[in-house]
Amino acid sequence: MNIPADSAAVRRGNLALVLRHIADHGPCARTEVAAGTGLVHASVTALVADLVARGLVEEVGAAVTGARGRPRRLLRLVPERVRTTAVHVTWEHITVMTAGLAGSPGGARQLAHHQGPFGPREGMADAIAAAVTESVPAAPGVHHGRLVIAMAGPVTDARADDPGRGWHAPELAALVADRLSGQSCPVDVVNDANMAALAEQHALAAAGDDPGGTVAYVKSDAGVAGALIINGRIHHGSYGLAGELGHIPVTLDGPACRCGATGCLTTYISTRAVLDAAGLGDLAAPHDSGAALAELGRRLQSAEPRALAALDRAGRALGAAIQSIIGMVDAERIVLGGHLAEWLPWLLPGIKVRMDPRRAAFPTLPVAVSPGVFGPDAALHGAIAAGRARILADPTAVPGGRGSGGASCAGSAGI
Amino acid sequence: MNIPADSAAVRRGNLALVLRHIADHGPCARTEVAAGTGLVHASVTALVADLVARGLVEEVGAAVTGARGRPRRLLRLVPERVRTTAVHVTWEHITVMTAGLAGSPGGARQLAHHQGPFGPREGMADAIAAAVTESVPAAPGVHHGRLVIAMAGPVTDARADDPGRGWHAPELAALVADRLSGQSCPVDVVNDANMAALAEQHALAAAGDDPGGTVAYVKSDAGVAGALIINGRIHHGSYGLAGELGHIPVTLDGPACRCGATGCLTTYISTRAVLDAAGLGDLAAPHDSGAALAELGRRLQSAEPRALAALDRAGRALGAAIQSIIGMVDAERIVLGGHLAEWLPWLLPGIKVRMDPRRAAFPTLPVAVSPGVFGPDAALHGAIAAGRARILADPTAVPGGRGSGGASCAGSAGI
DNA sequence: CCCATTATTTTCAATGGTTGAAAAATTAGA
DNA sequence: TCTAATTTTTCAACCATTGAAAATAATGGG
Repeated sequence: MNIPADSAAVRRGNLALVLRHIADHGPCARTEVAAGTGLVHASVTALVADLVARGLVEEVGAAVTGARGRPRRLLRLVPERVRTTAVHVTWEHITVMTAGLAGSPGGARQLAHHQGPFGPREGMADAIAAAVTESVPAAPGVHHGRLVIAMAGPVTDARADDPGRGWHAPELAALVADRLSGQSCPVDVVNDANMAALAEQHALAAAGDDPGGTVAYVKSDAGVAGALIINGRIHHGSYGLAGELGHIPVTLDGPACRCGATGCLTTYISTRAVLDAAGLGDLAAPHDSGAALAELGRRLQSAEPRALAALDRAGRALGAAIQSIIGMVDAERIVLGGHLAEWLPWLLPGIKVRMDPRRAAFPTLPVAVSPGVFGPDAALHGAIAAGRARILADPTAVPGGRGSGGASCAGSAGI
Repeated sequence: MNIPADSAAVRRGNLALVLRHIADHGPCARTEVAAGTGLVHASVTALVADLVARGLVEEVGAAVTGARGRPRRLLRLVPERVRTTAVHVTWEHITVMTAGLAGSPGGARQLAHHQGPFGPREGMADAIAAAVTESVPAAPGVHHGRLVIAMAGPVTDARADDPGRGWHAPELAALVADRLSGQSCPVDVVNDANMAALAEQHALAAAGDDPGGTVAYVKSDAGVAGALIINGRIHHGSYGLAGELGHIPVTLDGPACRCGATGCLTTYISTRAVLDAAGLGDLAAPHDSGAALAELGRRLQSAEPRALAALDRAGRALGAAIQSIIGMVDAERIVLGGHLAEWLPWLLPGIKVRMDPRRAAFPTLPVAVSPGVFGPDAALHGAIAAGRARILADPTAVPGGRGSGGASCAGSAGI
């Protein structure tokens, strides 16, 4: 910590502690909150009163236990008090999704945009703001928690020496925030693969399948990307480029990559590389490989040798990359997204070629490779989860209690 | 955070804030501490009084500024109040080093031990405790801050399902703590490569060369190992094996490794692999390759082709590994330790073969590869730094103030 | 030599937070 | 109706930071 702590910080932390307990453990009484958090009954009373004043928590009625004593009054999260808006910007579409704090987002609205993949910042900000204002109506009593914008492509952080590639998060966030005059709220600009990884990690945790402290995510659809989650938080790296493992080398003398190097992972597991290896490169149009992918799926089902060989080749490269991930960051769970999730049955033999020898050396290390459960909407779900986590981590951002009432509306970038 | 915050936590955090400022910015007055930390003058007065009561800070006299006004009374860290002891356990030796808080450790005392590399825990604990009690005399008024034991080999954390390999940190820490009856203090058991990385990162920061948030360390001497430092802290991974990158694959079809896989980094950059490739494998005795290494150094100086080729081969593999590190965790600084530091001039061409194409794609990313400044004592210096950081992060562990006075003496493992 | 000025440090009441014990509330069972 | 049991609230106490005022200790000028 670099800033001094005071009683307000204590209050903030304990409010978050109580709110998270209520969110995680369903409707529960104050006593259970006290037992679960380590706080004393008196403190829980005061903290819950604060959360109720902010509209984040409400009493749902008395529990009918049949036991003696004063009945416990159950507390519940008010899901619709705070609304998180997620935006996914791909090369061709802007998709908007909103959700309350309940964790079950509604449907997504998709709009076409005509900005280039790295087009002018102002044009992109216009398009995003228009999509948001169109899709998210203002409602009374609803606090707009956060607008999380997931970009397909590198997102760099607040550095003076911009690498020139990718989106400058603070800049784009500020541009969009300016254009949301009516419903101003904090704006985050993040990478979509990071958000997809977050979604998958939350899904694993929600399913009771503890993903552990370090989770790696690899996906291949429009491009190859990945993300690293360490202790439940995304690892950004020095330039916000962590997890961009499309161009990690998996062999010393491999095919030439468009990036100039050789043997990049992209040259093995990208959609184009797999289609080419399967002899289906001709079927894929520049921006629509749907037909070719469908044909690949059919040939895999019918065990066509060339299709199988293409996925074996990809699997071996992916296995090497996974082995690097495990050795480097000691992840105990690798989640595959995009087409890799669909292809997993055919990739696994190739992956095992790499992983089994290591497993023989460290027999009891339970590293699991699993397919992601989300489809193309993974990034949206992850962005919703990120916004929700922000509110749960600092309830004082919602007005109504004694503390500060949601003032900061500037764009920020750190999730 | 999972435990509630109270006024004691506020006090702890602000004490650490003040102490760190005094430690980092040399002798300075209370006003400067207030300006640097964001605390108010009144708070600084109270906090400094607490630190003085604990013996961690003292007034060094008035500053002779010649300016008008009440003269500032300079505060200084008391270096000898807290003593950190570091132990490095290699396959053959136990080395002990102690240091105060000043940052300039004294000489190291080395003892031979006759435990196997993964010998019985009790025997190793006996040897370590004996070395410590022999090397570190008790002194009045000196608080033993922490005993940090850096083990050459994998160190696993508190998990029920022990992988069987490596040292179980809590167990060994408890065993050693039990044997230090006279001078009980908290014991940490950590991996030596992690500590070496920490030492190098501290050295870079101390030299004014900001290493950034993510630093990777790779070394090769008795074995190939590495470490990852994220935001100044060691990344352990799910099983405490992060950074063990001796067995990450750098190519799809490489030489067979003793671990059972093929193409591991070890098969390219280990001391034995380099000596073999240079045609010097016969000179190396099983446990002493000193003569062979000296001969390799001579041949490199005289540009003997086979020696140069061996290091080019190693450099290319190392470049691929570095490229993987950069792509995966986005480190902006790679530090090479062990023999790699000595060999760097001859490794660099091979490394550049891998890194330059990527640099062409991301021209302004300033990723630096640099040799470590520490020799074999790197782990000891890092362990000292880790112990020092612990005290600076929680001064209430030192008795004397109002808060708790250094009670917990059990073994722990998390650095 | 004395006094105004200036800058640092300390003191002190006020505020806000958690805590522990006691009191109040509310129901089941005798 | 009364007692026991359990949850919730109230209240005095304590501790930490804060802001303003007071104390401290030098310099520079008359």
